[in-house]
Amino acid sequence: MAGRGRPREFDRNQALVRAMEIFWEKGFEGTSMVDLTSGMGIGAPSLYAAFGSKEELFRQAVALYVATDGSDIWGAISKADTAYGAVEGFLMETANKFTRAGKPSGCLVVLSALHSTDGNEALRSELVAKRRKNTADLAARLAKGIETGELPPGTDVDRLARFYVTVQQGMSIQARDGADRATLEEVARSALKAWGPLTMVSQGGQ
Amino acid sequence: MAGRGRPREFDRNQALVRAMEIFWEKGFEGTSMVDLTSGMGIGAPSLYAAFGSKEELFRQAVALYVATDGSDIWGAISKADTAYGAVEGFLMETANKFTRAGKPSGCLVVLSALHSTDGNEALRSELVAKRRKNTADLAARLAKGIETGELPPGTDVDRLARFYVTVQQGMSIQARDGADRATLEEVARSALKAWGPLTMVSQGGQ
DNA sequence: CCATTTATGAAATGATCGTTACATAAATAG
DNA sequence: CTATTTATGTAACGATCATTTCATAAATGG
Repeated sequence: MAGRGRPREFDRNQALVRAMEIFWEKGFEGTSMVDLTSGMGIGAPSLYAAFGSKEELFRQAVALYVATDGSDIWGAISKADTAYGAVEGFLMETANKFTRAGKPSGCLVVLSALHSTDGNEALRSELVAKRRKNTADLAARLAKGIETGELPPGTDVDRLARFYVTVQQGMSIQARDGADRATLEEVARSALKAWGPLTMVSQGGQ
Repeated sequence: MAGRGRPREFDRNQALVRAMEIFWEKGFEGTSMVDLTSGMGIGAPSLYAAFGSKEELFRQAVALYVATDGSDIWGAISKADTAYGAVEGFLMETANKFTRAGKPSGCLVVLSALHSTDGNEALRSELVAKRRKNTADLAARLAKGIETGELPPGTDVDRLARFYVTVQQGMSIQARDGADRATLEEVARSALKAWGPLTMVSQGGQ
């Protein structure tokens, strides 16, 4: 190892962390190359040599986000030993991660590329796929709750997962609008109050 | 009336509707002047003469949205004769308006300017204020439910309003990701299942 | 008919966009 | 040492950005 030519003068991972934070704060389209190079402390040729392009850099920033904050948030559903606990942990970790001081608020994956612009279809569909995958993973965890007897057979786990994912996506916007951790936890607890009514088979009403 | 100079050759309202749809689809920053002028069928000088600037045009587009779709959605809370019916009507109208064929999905006010970029603070804070105002209006309607005896005294109407607004904001993202009307209605009904538990004073738990 | 006012289309403005050429610097291989 | 390889900083690239200039067109007022 230890390549042949002149060694890189910056820390690649550290620069990627900075790029992630900038994209997270300003969005893909709202971030300019000047934002990136000045924020990462490197020149444009170094950025292109190390990351390929602005779009490739964004992909790697998303991958880093998914592997860190995203992993903490969505990993909570596999840590809990009940389906309810999975949703609770997922939403509570969301409230935490969406509101840390010194970090952009909300979720990079949810807030990025919500609009269809000219050359965005690729990135946009990749992010849509990630969000769908997360929903499917939650539904799969809930389905295990049927197997264990925690949830009654016939529970619509897709509906359940979609509802809680929708709440979590709304929490991204609430965080962007200034909601603090306690407020988001309150939203999470409110959503969890629907758990009982939602996990009885066809029992309706207000 | 009927001004002095050469008459305008396009319909101002009709052009504004087109501008609204373009901004709604592509966002403020994702929309270029070429997008606007070609979509509206007018030249740039005509746009500037009629609307002032891209930013001013966006403001007028938002105002139009608020006065039309926004009015249908948020007006539902004043049409219902119960607090529950207000929330129900608001969410069901949301599911309808967010998913109409031929129209951009989700909400123009919610999806626009979620990121802080260079010259966006003004627009962004205006939209944040609109979202806050909507939440406050819903809370005020819920507070009337306490007066009428529908809701127990001490009901935290701010918490209740914030929860349902969060769900509705999540529905914007779900709509952008392709959810259809029936799916969003299902999300709405799921959220409404929390109504009972949320409107009892301090009665906790799963 | 002429002066004034407003609107339009074409073209240009300077600024900024993402990206790259190029000369130079700093490392290793022989 | 020289040759090769990779990284860096400066400065440019063409494209596109929002906005404006300008000449011309189409209306009204006198």
